[in-house]
Amino acid sequence: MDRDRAERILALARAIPEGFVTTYGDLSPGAPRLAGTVLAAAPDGSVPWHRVVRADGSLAQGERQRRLLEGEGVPFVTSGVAGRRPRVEMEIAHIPREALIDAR
DNA sequence: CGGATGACGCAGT
DNA sequence: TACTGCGCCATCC
Repeated sequence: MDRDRAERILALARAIPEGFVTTYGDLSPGAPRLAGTVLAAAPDGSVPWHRVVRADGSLAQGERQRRLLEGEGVPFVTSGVAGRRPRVEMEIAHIPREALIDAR
């Protein structure tokens, strides 16, 4: 049953467990931008968009996203230096694509 | 219908 | 680590 790309992306995103994150690249290998486009179009509440971060752990939705993630206990690495953006500790909170497919 | 655009990723500098 | 350039692909104009 080949669902179109958008549906596959949403299905994987919905499989991300609370407290963990995955990346745009995991949701859509080869066309990561598409993942962002799809999440942006998805109706609010239909998908945990805040659990999707960039490959390096940085956030695409700034402060709003940071709050939601910290609320779920996602670990962050912030350098003490001011001016630097917070990044998720990928080594600990990142769920790889394969794991999402299994849990699917 | 060609070109610009984006919630990206990666290699090179 | 930061910045740049280029590839990706569905949408918009």
